[in-house]
Amino acid sequence: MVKKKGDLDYSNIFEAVEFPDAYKVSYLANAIVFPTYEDVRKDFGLVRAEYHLLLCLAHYPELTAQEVARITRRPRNSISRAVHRMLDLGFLKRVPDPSDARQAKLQITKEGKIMHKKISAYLVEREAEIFSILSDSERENFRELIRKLANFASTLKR
Amino acid sequence: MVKKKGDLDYSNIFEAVEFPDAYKVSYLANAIVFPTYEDVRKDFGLVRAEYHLLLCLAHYPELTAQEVARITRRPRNSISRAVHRMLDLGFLKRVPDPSDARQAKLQITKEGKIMHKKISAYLVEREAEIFSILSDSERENFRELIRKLANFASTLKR
DNA sequence: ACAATGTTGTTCTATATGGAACAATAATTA
DNA sequence: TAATTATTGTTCCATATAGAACAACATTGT
Repeated sequence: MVKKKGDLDYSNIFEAVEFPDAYKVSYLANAIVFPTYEDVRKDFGLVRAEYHLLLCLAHYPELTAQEVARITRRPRNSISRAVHRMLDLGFLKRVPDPSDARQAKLQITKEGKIMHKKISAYLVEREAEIFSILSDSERENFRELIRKLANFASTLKR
Repeated sequence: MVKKKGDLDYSNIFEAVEFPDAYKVSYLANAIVFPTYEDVRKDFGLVRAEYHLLLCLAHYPELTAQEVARITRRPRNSISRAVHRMLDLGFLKRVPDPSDARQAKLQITKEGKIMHKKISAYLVEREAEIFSILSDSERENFRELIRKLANFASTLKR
């Protein structure tokens, strides 16, 4: 039996690696989340930080740039750049904070909401595709576990 | 009761977002995996693709650059760059494939193995820290579910 | 009140990264 | 065999990204 190309089982490493769970979380993110950012960039013209702004401000009535940075764990300067672009694009508006002249409150505009809806629909579909291999009970199970992990991760220092 | 800074519950978005499971996988990866790449870069001087080469070749006796690209889902050119650096650093060796002059088989060196051990130990510790919030049975549970998801993801076209 | 320290948002700069095009080789098809 | 197509590894180039330093303002402590 001759070894042909393609015979290599690329998923062997999933079990061989020294930190199999963390590796698979990483792999899943690399396989799914990152390409999604790419798609959002190609299809909607928004880079990661820009999309993150949209996402955050679609769910909070107003946030400072700093708060968005904390929520998404992106560096402040990435968010700062993204804010300017989103203002130019008309997806966000910014109002100075009278109680603190350093910061400004950001809000999503109507156009921003429309864009957010479009991107969300796309990502909801993507999510459904990914989790389609799990049964309903497995999915419920996974939901609970990933919730615990994400909540724990959110408490870790940055 | 006055609203103070820090009152904002940043984890609200975990449930508010339209694709809560995918978002949390993404968040977990951003909170844990990405900083890990950063640490590996700072502490060991290897960028992501370089570390991925080490990881793959610590678990397969020999691989082509293309195979590493497929296993890790990184672009070929990133791997190509990384290969040269790893050869220079003495962590890899490369032998031409007599049966196909286009490609070359990569192998890890003794020095590479030592470096891999150091990085692995670090990541094993990191993994333990992250998953410490789960009970043994929860962890076993999660392991099974993430395995299914990762295996499924590995079958998706790139 | 004043100094020291912290915070916010910004610009500058360096670098990691991915897409596209390319040459060399292999595989496939006529 | 000849011609077309695919694959591998590479270089070039454009861009996303993060760190560092900075100015403006706020907070804290003496």
